[in-house]
Amino acid sequence: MGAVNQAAEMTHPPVAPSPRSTYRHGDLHRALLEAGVSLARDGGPAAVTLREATRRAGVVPNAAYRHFASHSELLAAVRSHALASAALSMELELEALAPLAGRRTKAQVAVQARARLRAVGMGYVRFAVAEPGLFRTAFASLLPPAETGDDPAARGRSGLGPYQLLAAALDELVAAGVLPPGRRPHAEFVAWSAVHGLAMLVMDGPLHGTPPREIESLTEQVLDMVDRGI
Amino acid sequence: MGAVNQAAEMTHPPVAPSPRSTYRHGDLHRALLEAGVSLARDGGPAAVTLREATRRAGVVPNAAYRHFASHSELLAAVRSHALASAALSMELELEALAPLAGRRTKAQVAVQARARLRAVGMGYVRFAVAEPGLFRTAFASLLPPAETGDDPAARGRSGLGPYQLLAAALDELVAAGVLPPGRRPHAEFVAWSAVHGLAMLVMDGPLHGTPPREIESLTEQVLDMVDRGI
DNA sequence: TGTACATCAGTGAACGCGCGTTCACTGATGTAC
DNA sequence: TGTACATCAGTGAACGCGCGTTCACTGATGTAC
Repeated sequence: MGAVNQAAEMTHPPVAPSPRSTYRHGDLHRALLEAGVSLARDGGPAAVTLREATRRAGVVPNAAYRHFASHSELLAAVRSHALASAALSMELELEALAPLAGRRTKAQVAVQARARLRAVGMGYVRFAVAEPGLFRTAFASLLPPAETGDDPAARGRSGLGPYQLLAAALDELVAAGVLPPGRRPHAEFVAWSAVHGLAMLVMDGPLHGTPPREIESLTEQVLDMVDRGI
Repeated sequence: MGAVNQAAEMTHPPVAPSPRSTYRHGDLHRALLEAGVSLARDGGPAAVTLREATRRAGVVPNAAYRHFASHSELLAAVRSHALASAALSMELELEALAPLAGRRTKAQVAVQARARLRAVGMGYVRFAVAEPGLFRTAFASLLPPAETGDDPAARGRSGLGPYQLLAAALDELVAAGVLPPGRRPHAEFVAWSAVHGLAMLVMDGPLHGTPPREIESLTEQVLDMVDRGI
């Protein structure tokens, strides 16, 4: 969980919103993006407004137009950041997996491939729990793979976005002989459905406010279902 | 699908939005509710505004306050209707199942119970496909079971809401000896996750615009996963 | 059976809200000579 | 090395938008006598 929070932070230190001494702001583009991310974190995509972002950056509303062509361009930039955070959360779960040392048997490879799919799903749900506002911003309108792939800012450390991480895990599952190639087509949608639905139930639904331990075990239950049923 | 569209219609014929001859409207409460449902159908919950509803009812904006205490009360009424429509869609799938005639073996009962869970899931997804706006209104903020149960207008013909229909299907699965009682707790959330996630993918996600035939088969795939994995 | 009156559904006008966006401007910065 | 000047980041004021909501009103309806 700590890892997830870390994943959601900006790479750079925040620009101070305190009164400027200089006429020029210095890095308003970044300040607006960071304000936007902060707004998204607290209130989801609807909370990301140009006026509030400029307010937080200590600047007049229309100053934003020197750096973003429109409100939706700022929102898109914030969404890319949120997608990258989601990817990072998934990558952290993958990295936490004990790597296979030396030679590995076919059975070991199969176990590892299944664990990696679980890790991807776990990273997705944990991100939703830790950062519901950013999660909603990233996935409110679930982007088609192509659009996600466009923006390099929307990817994690590995250079892959959330969708690509899932697809890669499923490919590994086929390579490891766990998932029959005939069941590979559309498998990402099947797996994605399960974890996305759970995320929604936890954020907006009857599971809202459920203690972390229970959510964790419920997530395991859902991942069991995916593991057995995909 | 035709059954689903039927399920989404109002029980009563619509009140004409044409210019009134009488001073009194006649049934403004109903007219506002129907306008609200129509708005939700086209644009989801955000499109349900008091001003537009009164506009469509051919009445001045504040006239709505004779019938609804506030905007959110109208929205709640519309949401109840949307929930009832969803329940109806699920019930229609259940009714389409061939009933077991006469004596039934244990194996037959098990098959039937599994078919009923599938029907519930299928009704849920088909409703999302046929009526995305109403689906979003019903489930945008997934209501806790207690809140759903409160309002009799939020239920289907059977007197059960969507959540209760799912719970009942799972109970039958246990009674039929298919689902071990130890796995019953939280099973509704596991199953719900899968179909809700798929619905989102279809409405807002990469599956938007996918031909109905493919969505149908993808739904079967997800229901297979639930069947095998729950 | 007719008349006086209370009820209350719908009117008309106005509020303040926060939003995105446009306009003409100003003044610090950095470059060209 | 100093000066003139172009650039362009941020200012100030204003726009129209649609929203929910409040106020004092009016006039058709239905009830009490």
